[in-house]
Parts: sequence; structure tokens; C-alpha cells
Amino acid sequence: MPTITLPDGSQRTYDHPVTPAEIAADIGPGLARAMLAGKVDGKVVDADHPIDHDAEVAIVTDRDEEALELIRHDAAHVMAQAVQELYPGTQVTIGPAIEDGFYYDFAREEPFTPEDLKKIEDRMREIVGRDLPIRREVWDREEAKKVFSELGEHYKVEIIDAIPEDEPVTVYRQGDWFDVCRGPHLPSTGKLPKAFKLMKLAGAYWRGDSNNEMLQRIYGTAWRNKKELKAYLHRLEEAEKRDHRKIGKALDLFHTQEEAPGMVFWHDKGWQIYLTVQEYVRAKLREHGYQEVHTPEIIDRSLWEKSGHWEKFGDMIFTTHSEHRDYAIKPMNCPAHVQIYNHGLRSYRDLPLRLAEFGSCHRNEPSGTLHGLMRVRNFVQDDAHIFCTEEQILDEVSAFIDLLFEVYRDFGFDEVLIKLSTRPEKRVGSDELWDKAEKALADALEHKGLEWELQPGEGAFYGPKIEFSLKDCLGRVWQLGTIQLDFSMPARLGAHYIAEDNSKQVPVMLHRAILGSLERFIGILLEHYAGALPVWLSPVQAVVMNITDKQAPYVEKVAEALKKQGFRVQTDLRNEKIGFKIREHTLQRVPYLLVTGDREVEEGTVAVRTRSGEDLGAMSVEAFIERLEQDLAERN
RNA sequence: GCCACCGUAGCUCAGCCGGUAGAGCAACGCACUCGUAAUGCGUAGGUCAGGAGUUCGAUUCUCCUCGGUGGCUCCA
Repeated sequence: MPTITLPDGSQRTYDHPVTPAEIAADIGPGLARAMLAGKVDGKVVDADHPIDHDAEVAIVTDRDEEALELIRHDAAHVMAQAVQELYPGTQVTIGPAIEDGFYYDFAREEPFTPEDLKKIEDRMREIVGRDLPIRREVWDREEAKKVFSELGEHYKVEIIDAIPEDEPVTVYRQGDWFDVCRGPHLPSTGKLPKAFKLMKLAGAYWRGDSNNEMLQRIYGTAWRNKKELKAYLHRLEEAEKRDHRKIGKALDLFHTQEEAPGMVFWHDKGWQIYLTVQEYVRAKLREHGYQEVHTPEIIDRSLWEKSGHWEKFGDMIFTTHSEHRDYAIKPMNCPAHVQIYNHGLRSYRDLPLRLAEFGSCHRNEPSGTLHGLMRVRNFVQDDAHIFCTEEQILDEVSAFIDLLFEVYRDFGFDEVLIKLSTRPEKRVGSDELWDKAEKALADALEHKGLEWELQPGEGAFYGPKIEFSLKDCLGRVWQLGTIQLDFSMPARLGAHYIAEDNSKQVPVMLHRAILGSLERFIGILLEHYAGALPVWLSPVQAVVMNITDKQAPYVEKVAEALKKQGFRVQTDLRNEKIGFKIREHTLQRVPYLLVTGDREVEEGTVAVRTRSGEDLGAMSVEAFIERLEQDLAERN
């Protein structure tokens, strides 16, 4: 005799097991019609899910956030049905709801084409129109395997095998079509809002393993109504405008070309940003007790063999040779920093020793992974290695985390994703060491009261790491900062120090980077600000322009005065209308546009306009300098 | 690396079924000296990514290579 408590607190008692659908019908026919699913004690369930105990029940309609996941999951099923109707012989595999949409992986000899997407989408609408009831069935495991096996659905058989023994094998049926699925689902295909769109085709390995065959993945997006869909598509369009590759071209910051895939040709303005970022970090490192060093980019392969990198990453290391010797183009800086550490006998009094380098690294990244500035083959890390004792780890990691957040804040980032990655299968060092290392990092995070996600098995081969990531304009996550504990490499490369008790000890090594790579960081920066960088980072901070040739000498004088103060200023004396010049420099995202006509010359002022179109009026050059200085002081 | 798609002037793009290419912006020239997001007129500009093949003829069809895009895998 279940007593049902509704969200408004009211209660209903039934003398039989009841379903959310019945409850909705009791409340009113409108709600029953609008119902997409039920929610029992906080868990979304099918509309016809029997409730035999006292429970809190809510009716999920398209007004609820929960509806999105249902809709997306159903859209995946409807898509799979459409695909199998249109392309018999295609095997289905998995099709989950994801952020903003869904996908389904299919196994089919022939590739899908963009035209196919249109057809599939049309068929999906038709299936929605059919309003097929969706029913949940519990099947016998062996029977299910037999049925899917006879249908030629070998992937489904594997999926059934992967369902834990104590879980029932459930099948959802819509019309003639059915799929193994945990659910829940909508009551019928007609409940799926026609606010979906198939977005793109992609390859994906079966079970995410590159040793397996590749399946064809179709991505789609699905929403509660057309308005939401339209808003989403608009959001995507806007995001694409922020793409750092577009901005880089439009603002003439950098380019890449065929002859140097994955490597960047920095142009004047892009390099100015680069240098500003680098100088900023350099100053921070000095402030925080780091020594800056610089090491060779080409080093004999024997060092990389000793460090273990040759074995693990041999195929990704660029090499060169000369006089019968093999060299590696440095793929990372750590072994080189150990060489500096090793130069001379170290005392415990030297620790912690923090060696920093803007280290240029080359890695032969697989061609398919390159992406603008985000993933390149030549990049510069704001790398540093801290050599310390085990007792110093917690303090050093904590200090680093503080420094990292200080830097991110200065650049205007406050949404940082933090992940702790622990021991991978392929690794060096004893389990005991790993236990200690992982605990040290977790302790430091706990100590700071930060929220973080655990990534088991994702650590580096020499130690666990904390990763700090930011999102790009399309929400893709990129790792920037990191701190990695390493109990292995110092020993491998013979690093020691003499401890207080005169014994010879191996130091702990912390690998750490704040920005990660300057290339990637600048990519993220450009997307974050859509190219309109804060004044302190802007390659050109102000452009002084004249209205007619008459004011040219005055413009030069003003520009000189600003340059003398260290500002990055350009003049625009072209014989163009002022509106044209303003348009151009606004599009170039120059923070301040200084207009000088006869009036300004006479009064000894400049008329200041911002790139956002704000008119700050006329002011003296001194007043403008003050404003710039204030911008620089505030950074953001 | 794997799957799919793409590669036409400096940039953004058009070019149906094979008959050696066009627009806008930019560049250059001339006129205009102008007050807050595009002055007008004119000129010039391309081995259609590269290579091979089919064909009387290939930017267009086929294959290969290179590069890019979106995913997947990887990422010291």
C-alpha cells in the first residue's frame, strides 16, 4: 500500500503498486499528456515503472532539467532505429547521452556520408511521427545473446556479456526495433521533441581501444524545444568566432604552413603577446625563489636512454646525428635540469633547489592530434624542476598551487579543472613509492580545500601528477598546468645530496609548469578574450590617428610621448576617413583609439575611444597615461 | 596513427553534368583632406595543394602523397 509524496508535499495512498503514469493521470490529464518520465526518490524512471513502497514521486515533463538526458538518450535510440531501417546490416553498439546531445556508434562496412545524415534525420522525424510506444522488457541473458547473435549483432552480444551477473538484461522495444539498454526512456517515440539535429560524423574505436576496429560515430544534439535548439546552434556559431586560429589570422599574430607541420611562425604582434606572457612568468618565478637556466636542445641519445624516455617515447622523439653519434632533439627538459643539479656535490642546505627554464621542446606528435596552437610539435614549456627532500614535498606542492592560482587569476581565469592522476600500468618505481607519492599530492590538494577529480591510471610513468585544465571556446578541455612527483628519475640519473647526518641521499624531483606550453596558453587566452586581450597583454595598446594631414606632427609627438613611457603604441597617418581607421583598429581589438583633429591639437589633448565603442572624451596625454597605468596595475 | 570530410587570388568564398577560372575585401594607382565601425574610380593578381592515371581535353573523374578540419586513440 504505497503512500506517494508529491513535490508540493501532498500525499496519495494507493492500495496497489502504482506507476508514475497513473499518478500523473490522477493529478490531471494535462500532466499525463506532458509526462516524459517519473522520478522516484530522486531517480528518473520509466513512466510505467511500478512503485510498491512509500516514495517521493515527481512527474518529469519537458520543463525539467532531467528531461534533457532522457530526450538525448531517446534521440540516440531513434537514430539507431532510423539507421537500421535505412541501412540494413548495420550493427548497433552503444549510444549514450552526452553534454548537449548524444551519439551512437555503428559498425558498417560502407562509410556514412554527410548526405546520409540528412536522410537519417528525416527518418528520425518520421519515427517520432509514428509515436511508437517504448516498452521495457527483462530478458533471459542466454536468450538475449541468442537473439542478438542471430541478428548478426555481435557487439550487442559483447555488451550483454559485460552486464554484471546480478543485473537484469533489459531491452527497450519501440515498434519492431529493440535495443539492450538500462533505460529509462520516454513513454513513446512521439514524446521526443523534434528539436534535434545530427551534427557530425566521426570515427571511434570499439570500447575506446585503438587495438579494436573503428566504428562510425554519428553525433547529434537534442533539446526540449526548437527554441533551445536554435539557441544552442547560435551559441556554437558564436563560439566558433572565438577560435584562436581564426583570431590568429585576423589579428596577424601567427601562422603555420605545410613545411613545418605543428610548428608556429610567430608574427610581430603574436610574438609581442608571447614575450609579455613570458616576461610576466619570469618575474613571478624570480619572486618565488626559482633560478632560471637554459639547456641544449640537442642532446646525445644516451641521456634519454638513461632517463627512460627513449624506451617509452622513442617513436615520438625527433632525432639527428653527426659524426656517428645519435642525438635527440630535446622532447622535455627534466634530464637536462638534472645535469645542472648534478654539477657539483649538493648539500641538504641547497634544497629545495628550483630550476626553471622556458624550454623549447620538440615532440613528433601523431599527425591526427595536431590542433592550432593547442597541440603542436614544437612548444615552449614554462618548465621547472624542484629538487627537495621528502619532508619538503607538501610545502613545495602547496606553494606551487598558490603560485599557479595567482598567475591564473592575473590572466583572468578562475574556472580551473583539477585532476589527480595516479599510477599507470606502465611505470617505473615500487608500489611503496607510488603510495607515498600519490598520498603527498592528494594531501596537498586537501590541504588547500580544492575540489578535484581522480583519474586512476593516468599518471606519468615516473610518478603521479596533478593537472590543471581550462576549456576552449567549444568547451574542449586542455591541460595547462601540472605538478608531477618523481621518485624515480633522480636516482636513474644519479642525483644525490649530502644529508645532515652526512649520508648520501637521493632528492625528490617535482616537475611543474603553470602555463604548460606558451603556445597552448596563448591559444586559450585568445579564445577566452575573443582576441580582445587586456591592455597589459595587448600587442598594440593604443593607436594614435589623425583626421587630416595637418595633425600628423602632433600625432607623432603624442605617440613618442607614450612610447617613452613604455607603452606599445602605433600611429595611423594614412589618408583615410577617421571612421575607416576606427573600424579597422576596432576589428584589430586595439584597446584605445586616440583621435586627434584640429581641436585636440589646439587644446593639447587626445580624444579617446575604446575598442568597445565607448567615447571617453578628450583628455590630456598625461591623463591618458594615467589611465593606461591603472589598466596595467589592475591587469584585468 | 585510425575514420570521415576539406585544400580555388593575401583573406572570405562561388564555379551544375569534364571544354585551362570569377566575386567581395585586401594590395597598387589616381582623385578626395574628411570628426568616431567601410569615400569614389581604375589597375593588377591564380601551375585551382603536389604527383600520377583515365580522356581529344582534368580545377572538375580515379589513385597516391602532403597539409588542414571534426572525432577516436595518444600526450613524458
